[in-house]
Amino acid sequence: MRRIAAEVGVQAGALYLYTSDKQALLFELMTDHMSALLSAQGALPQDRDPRQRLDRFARFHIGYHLDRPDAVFIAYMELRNLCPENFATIETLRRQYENGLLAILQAGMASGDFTVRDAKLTTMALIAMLTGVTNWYREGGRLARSVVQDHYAEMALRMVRHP
Amino acid sequence: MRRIAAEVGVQAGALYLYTSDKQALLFELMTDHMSALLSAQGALPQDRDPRQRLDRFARFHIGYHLDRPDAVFIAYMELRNLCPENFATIETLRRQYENGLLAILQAGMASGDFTVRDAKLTTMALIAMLTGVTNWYREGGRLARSVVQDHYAEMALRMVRHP
DNA sequence: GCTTGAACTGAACGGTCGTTCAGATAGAAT
DNA sequence: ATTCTATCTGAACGACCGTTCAGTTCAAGC
Repeated sequence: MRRIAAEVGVQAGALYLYTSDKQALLFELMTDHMSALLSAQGALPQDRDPRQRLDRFARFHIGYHLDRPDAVFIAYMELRNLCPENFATIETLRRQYENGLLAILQAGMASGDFTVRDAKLTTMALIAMLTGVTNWYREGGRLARSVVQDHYAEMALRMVRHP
Repeated sequence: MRRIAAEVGVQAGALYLYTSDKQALLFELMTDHMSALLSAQGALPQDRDPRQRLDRFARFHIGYHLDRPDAVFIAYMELRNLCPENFATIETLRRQYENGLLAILQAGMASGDFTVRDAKLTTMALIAMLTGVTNWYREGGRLARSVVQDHYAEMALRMVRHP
C-alpha cells in the first residue's frame, strides 16, 4: 500500500479514501481487467468461418495481453491472494472468457471445419499456449509481434484441424 | 520461515543450521526441482521416430508436473523472488530443458516428419500448452490423467505436422 | 562419570506491513 | 468572512517478518 501510494504521490493513509482495504483494491483491479477483456472479446467481428474466428481470436488474445503486461501479471500471480468469494467471482469471469473460445471450437465442429477430441480440453490448451507468449515475448526481440501472432494463429488452427 | 519450521516441527531459528538464509533455501528448492526434471528428461528413451519422441515427451511433461504440484507452483510463482544471479541460474536450467524439446522438433524437421515455421517459437508454445494442465487438472475429475495425456500428445503432434 | 559437539529453544533485534485517526489544508458555497 | 466539505498528512497501533544468539538438551565417545 505504501508503494502504491508513493507511485500516486500520496501518503498510504490517503488510499483508504478510495478503497476499503487492500483486498478490495486487488479485487477491483482484477475485476476491471477481466471486464475489459470480456468487453473487448465481445467486440470481435463474428465471422462466418470458424477458422477465421479462431484465427482472429488467437491474434486478439496475444495482442491484448501483450499490451497489458502489468494487468496480466497481477491477474495470474495474485490470484492466490484473493479471498475465496472474490476468487470465485474472478473464476466466473475467466470461465466466461473461455466459453467464448469454446463456442468457436463448437461451431467449427458443427460445421465440420474442426476435428477436436474434447472441446473443453482444447480450449484450455489453446488459452495456455496463447497466454504463454507473455512469459517470453520482448519488444524488439527476434520476432516482431505480428509474426508471433501469425505463427501462433497457425498453430492454433493446426491443433483443431483434421490430422 | 516460521511456517516452514512449524511444518517440520521445529523453531524458526533451527532452520538456519541447514540454510544460510531464506533466499538460499528457495534457490536450493528450485535448483533441486530443475535438476531432477532434467535428469528425468535425460532418462527418456531416445526413439528413432521424432513423432514418437514428441509423443513421449508430451506425456512425460504432463505426468511429471502433475506428480509434483508443490514444486511446480514454487518454480513458477516464486521466480520473481530470486535474486538476479540465482534467477539467471534457474533460467539456464529451464533453457536446457526447453532445448531437449527443441532438439526433438529439429530432428523432426530434418527427417521431414514435422513442418514447423519456427522451432524455438513452437517449443515455447508446446511447453506453455503442456504445463497449463497443472492449472486446471484435478484428480478424480472428468478426464482421467492418461486421457488428458492422450489428447495433449495428439494436439502436440498436430501442431508440428503438415497442415 | 565426564566431556564434547551437534541440535534445538526461546527470546529478542530491527524492520515492514495494513490500517486507523486526529488534525491540517484549501477550494467551494453561503 | 465564515462555514462546509473533500482531500490529505503524519504519526501511531499491533502484528508479523527474517535473522541472531546465549543458553539448554542430550546422545556419543572416552
